[in-house]
Amino acid sequence: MLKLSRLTDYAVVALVRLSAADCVETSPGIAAAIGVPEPTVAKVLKALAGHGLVISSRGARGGYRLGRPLNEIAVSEVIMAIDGPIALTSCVDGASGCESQSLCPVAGRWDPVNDAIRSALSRISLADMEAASIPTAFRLPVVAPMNEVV
Amino acid sequence: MLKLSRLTDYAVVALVRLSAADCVETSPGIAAAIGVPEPTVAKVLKALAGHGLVISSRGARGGYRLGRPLNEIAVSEVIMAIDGPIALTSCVDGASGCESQSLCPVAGRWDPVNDAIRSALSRISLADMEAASIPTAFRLPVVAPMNEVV
DNA sequence: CCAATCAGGACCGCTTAGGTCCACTATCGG
DNA sequence: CCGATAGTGGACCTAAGCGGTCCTGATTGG
Repeated sequence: MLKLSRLTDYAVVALVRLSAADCVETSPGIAAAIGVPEPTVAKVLKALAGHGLVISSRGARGGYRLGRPLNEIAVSEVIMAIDGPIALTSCVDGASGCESQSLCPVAGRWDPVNDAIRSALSRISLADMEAASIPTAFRLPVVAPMNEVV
Repeated sequence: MLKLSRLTDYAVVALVRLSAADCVETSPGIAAAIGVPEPTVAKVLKALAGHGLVISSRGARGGYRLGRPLNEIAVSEVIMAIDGPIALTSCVDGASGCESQSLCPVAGRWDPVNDAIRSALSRISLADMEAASIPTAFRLPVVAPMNEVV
């Protein structure tokens, strides 16, 4: 249904939480704070750390802290850290895996769609999500090149 | 991974195909043309017909034809017809289903993200996808409000 | 009346995400 | 120097959703 994984949602919550308490916090601590099972949170934080979105400190008194301010973290980055690359169809990543390549008249044509989504997502930061007031400035100009639906 | 279903891909292919031969075509015919098993194509076409993207004629000599020209069909419409509403998180549709509602600092904050995606997708028509030449005009201005990644 | 064709279900197997657990390593504090 | 604490990396299992198939109507043209 074109929906992203729940893990990504957790990631956003964790990051926002980490921003609120701007100091080192342990994964059990974060888990308790956001009401998500600890092992799951740990997995999410690992992924985020791997992409530099959070900085990890090992050993006793270790934990995680934010890699950079919320307003410098794009939603797209979080999604890619957790869910992997943003590509709507398997045609894109798998490339020549599509057996009906010859018949398929739109082979590779999803690219513009992917780009549009990537672009849209990279223009929204976690700070925007935190601040309920929607970045109306970010809402696309709405040129409506066709009879808008949605 | 933020990817849409293969069925949606089939739908696009079928619609483009249906546009090429602009006359009534049967589902077995389309299936053969695009190299996809017939029952699956039938299912897709049913969904499309339900949303008015294709017009169906029953009985002998019946079949499907395009509901309106390709350039008036937004990708978002096809996705919604096949995959259901575009909502990134279950928080959005399920609404109050989120148990950690009180703890969740970003409850409902995915809305702007959803809107951005919906908007981006509704601005790309099937005609755009057909015409390989990407509607660069549609590519968002790329203002890069933050350190772009993606 | 018969054949062709869509409509709308029920059904099923497979993939994969979500979640859990374990052994390992690194660091701090005493 | 030793042990407690915390992240790292991996294997693993379960359950839900998707992709795919099939069957029984309803409808229309010849």
